[in-house]
Amino acid sequence: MNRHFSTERDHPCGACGFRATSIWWPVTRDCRTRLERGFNRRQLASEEMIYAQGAPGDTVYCLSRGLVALRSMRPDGHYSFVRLVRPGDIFGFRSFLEMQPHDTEARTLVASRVCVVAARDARAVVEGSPRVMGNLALRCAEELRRSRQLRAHSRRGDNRARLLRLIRDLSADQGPDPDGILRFRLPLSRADIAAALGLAPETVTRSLRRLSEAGALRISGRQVELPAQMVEQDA
Amino acid sequence: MNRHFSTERDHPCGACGFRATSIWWPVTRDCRTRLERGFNRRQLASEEMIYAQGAPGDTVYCLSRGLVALRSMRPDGHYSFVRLVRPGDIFGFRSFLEMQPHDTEARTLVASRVCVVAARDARAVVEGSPRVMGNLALRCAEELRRSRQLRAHSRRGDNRARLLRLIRDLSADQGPDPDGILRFRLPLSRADIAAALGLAPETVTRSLRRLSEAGALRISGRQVELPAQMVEQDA
DNA sequence: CGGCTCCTTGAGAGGCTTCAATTGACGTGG
DNA sequence: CCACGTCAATTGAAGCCTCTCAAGGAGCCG
Repeated sequence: MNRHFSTERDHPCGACGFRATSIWWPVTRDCRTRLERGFNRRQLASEEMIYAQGAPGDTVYCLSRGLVALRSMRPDGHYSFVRLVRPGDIFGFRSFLEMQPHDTEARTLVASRVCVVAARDARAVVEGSPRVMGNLALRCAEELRRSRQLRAHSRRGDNRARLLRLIRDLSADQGPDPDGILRFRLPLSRADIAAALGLAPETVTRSLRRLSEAGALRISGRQVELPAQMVEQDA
Repeated sequence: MNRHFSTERDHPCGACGFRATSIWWPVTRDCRTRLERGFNRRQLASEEMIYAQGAPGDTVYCLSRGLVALRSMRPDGHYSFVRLVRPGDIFGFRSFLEMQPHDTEARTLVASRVCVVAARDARAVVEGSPRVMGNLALRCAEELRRSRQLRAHSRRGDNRARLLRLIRDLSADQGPDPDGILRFRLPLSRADIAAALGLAPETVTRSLRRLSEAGALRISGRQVELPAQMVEQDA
């Protein structure tokens, strides 16, 4: 068994833009080989299902481009919006760590590209390269912090502010502003926004109209115009 | 360096009741020695501070008896209730993993006993015994799942039901029922309950009164009487 | 007993939800 | 080309819930 760690040049993530922050590093040469064979880059269209709720957790995913929504269905028919996955994020790992079926479903919001690692390979890599588990734990801890923050913010403070923050958040990945106004297409439906904020869709509509009347943004359908100074002020 | 793993007989957690689910296992003999030297069992009174928000994250804690509250203060003076730590749980680990100061404060709710491991020792153990990191990641993943569940439940469904569930949850550790009614002392103040549920303390009082009128429980101050059949029905 | 903290109760106001109906966009089929 | 179904988004009305502000108990300790 070759226990030498791979050098930067033969990083298992290859030319992926997020190799610098990859969790698959450093790994032994053996693991690198295994990963390169196991890696599977998939190009996905919009609204495509990556895994369903209840599906076996036999893969770890890394989003390299696009946007993915993690949603959790509930028996009463309602669903809650669990998490927005951005490029560079990994997902499906909770299920991998707990060795349980996915309790969320993952679906692309826009055309996306994901790297897929089979849990079998991931487990082998973790065995051979312990620091990978440390990376995974770190990601998990960060996600936990984020989840707690969301929970803390979910009640206090008015929903209008939270809504605006969410929209700004969604704009962060989009290109910069041409003439001082940031224009982009909202990747979430009103129902998604409502679920993410814990509101009713109608309330989202009404809140958006109030924000619009207050001059905080202009929105028509999914087309958003966000004044640039509004983006900076809350950094 | 002795790479042999310790046997069950010389478990680093000694006679602790939670050794069977300890994250410090399996470890090499060296690590075991280090842990046994590093372990520090502390007996704490009620309402005692374990660490403050902003304190350096230089320790990992394991609660072996009692109850601990993790709270997060906010600039506006309000605080939110982040998590309830039960016997067998570990805490302070997020800060350990991220190598960041604690962003919550930990305080005992009742007389408690905690095991303290210095981050320095914990890091050494993780180096020598990779599976410990796996255990830690697993705990983190479980905590993440719990946090998400709380978030999903935090809006939908009325608060009365959530309040009752919280109270039942708090009773779970207490002894069984003598005559069909479960009596115990509530470890949380109204303000804590309110923060945990994202409500105002007044609303908690009113909701409790309504629950009381509906016959779901009897409560006077912190003394609770919970009909036993109510405990079983929602399992 | 005063002072303290926690809990309770009251009243008014505002926000959110639900139900229900309407509008608009889009694709299908006559 | 237009009617139609479907789906998302919007609007309106009524009602409940919770919030805030404020004042009044209850228990505890010096």
